[in-house]
Amino acid sequence: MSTADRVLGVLKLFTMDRPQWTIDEAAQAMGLPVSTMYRYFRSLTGAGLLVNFAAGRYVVGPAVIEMDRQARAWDPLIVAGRPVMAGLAGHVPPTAIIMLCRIYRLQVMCVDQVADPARALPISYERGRLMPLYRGSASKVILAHLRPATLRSCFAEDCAAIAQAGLGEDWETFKASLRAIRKSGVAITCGDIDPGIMGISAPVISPEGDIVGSISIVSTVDEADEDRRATYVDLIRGAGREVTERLREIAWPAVV
Amino acid sequence: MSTADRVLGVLKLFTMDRPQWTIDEAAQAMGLPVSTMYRYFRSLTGAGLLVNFAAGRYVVGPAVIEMDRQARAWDPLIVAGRPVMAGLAGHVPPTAIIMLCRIYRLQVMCVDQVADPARALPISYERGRLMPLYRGSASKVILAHLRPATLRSCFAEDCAAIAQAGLGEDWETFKASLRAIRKSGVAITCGDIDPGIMGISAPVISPEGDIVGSISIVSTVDEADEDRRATYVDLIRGAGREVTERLREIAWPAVV
DNA sequence: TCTCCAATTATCAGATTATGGAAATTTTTT
DNA sequence: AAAAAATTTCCATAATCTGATAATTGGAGA
Repeated sequence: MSTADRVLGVLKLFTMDRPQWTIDEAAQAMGLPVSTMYRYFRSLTGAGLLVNFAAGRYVVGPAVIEMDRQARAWDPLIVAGRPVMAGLAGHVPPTAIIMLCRIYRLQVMCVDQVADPARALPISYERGRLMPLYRGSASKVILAHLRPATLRSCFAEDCAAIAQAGLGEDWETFKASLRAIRKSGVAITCGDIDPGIMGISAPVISPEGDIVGSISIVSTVDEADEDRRATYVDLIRGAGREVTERLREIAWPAVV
Repeated sequence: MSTADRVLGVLKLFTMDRPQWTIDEAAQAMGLPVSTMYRYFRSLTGAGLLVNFAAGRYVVGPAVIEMDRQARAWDPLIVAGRPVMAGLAGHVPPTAIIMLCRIYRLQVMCVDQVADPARALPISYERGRLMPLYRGSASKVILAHLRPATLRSCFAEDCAAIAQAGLGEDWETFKASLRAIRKSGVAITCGDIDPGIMGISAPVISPEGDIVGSISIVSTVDEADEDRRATYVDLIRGAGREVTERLREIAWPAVV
């Protein structure tokens, strides 16, 4: 592990559970002397990734917000998804939420949402939150499109979590449930993340043919009767295809 | 300049004007050999700050979105501002925007906004964008509360920009315009950033007594007649005081 | 205003490890 | 299949990172 990795590793200390650190605490947590940690913090603060907001307490800094603007403006998946999400929003009730997720280190992250802040459902799956691959429709549809080799190692690692998620007790039933998702083109879950909340998700595929993310409609179970559910399925299937198509055009722009 | 600073300096290459880089381009831009740059990119990619989205092209990565969630959830200014902004939103027309800004390296960054996405004015001052200290009411009210020593060096550096912003051709008139802002407790500008758009801003002061940011109401010039303008001024003055007060309570929480 | 205490920075010798040119390997293109 | 490009590996050298300690700074309290 290089110096650069250690410095960047300091950033990983800052989690939702523990969002602020002193230099002494960080030094202790990483098993490094405080003098070294002071140096690391000086570099990170100089880059704006951390700020000393009060009395030696540090939190993530403005550079993060600045870079996030770039992600919103230029991340290929977010850019490809934006117009599709806006289009979807016109076809669902104002309580529903349109969500765009991406795979990241065998987890799934929400990278964009479209919702009426005044009327939309309060859900816990907010932008930037990571979910396991086995929880929620946005995750499950991604899982279903992973490469077989990846799936095998996932099953070997997390068969307990997979079983608990209702994806099958053994390899064969696991494969079968994923095949069913692939075949239908969507994943549907109810209450996987928030109680009474339902998700319907379609895959987004990269130009190379790899799964990169998913697009979802989130609504209450009550609100979505048979008919409406069928409409949502059609809508989201089309949306997934459209984002996949747009991604193909965006992925290799004639930049610079 | 240390290794850590150089690695973090790579992130500064990624701007809105030039959001994607290849490793060769970055090596050339920083005057480093490609083998070194490959190492740097590996560290940054490993930390999730960059991603290789296609064919050697890198953009800012998911770790940025994850850390941004932390900023939204835990940054003291944003946390202090949130309820006040939500309260304000109920007292202004749906086209208006409530904005929270902070000072960052003698520039001003928008760190939060409350607006009805369907009806609000389209403005260019979005979250994460940096503004000069001399442009827009959010900036000017911050400028007015900087320490005298800082102001002197600002004037020495940027007297041309200051004059162009209508803040005074010489040091005395500059001081006088800032004193006027301090005295009234708000800064008001029209068309400083977007044409036909008006901003009214009040300062947010840290518990130590330093200016840390500002809170603003953004509306069209046409919409804000004399009466409404006076109402906005009162509202935003109160909001600034309230955020300042909340910041005092948040700044030293009994964490851990 | 002065003193004291904690927080932060500077120092410095030693050694880890970062560097960078080039070669080897892998991947992509023709 | 060959050629080109991209990426990784290699390795000797020297740069610079490390970490214990000392010096300094900045406040809080007397």
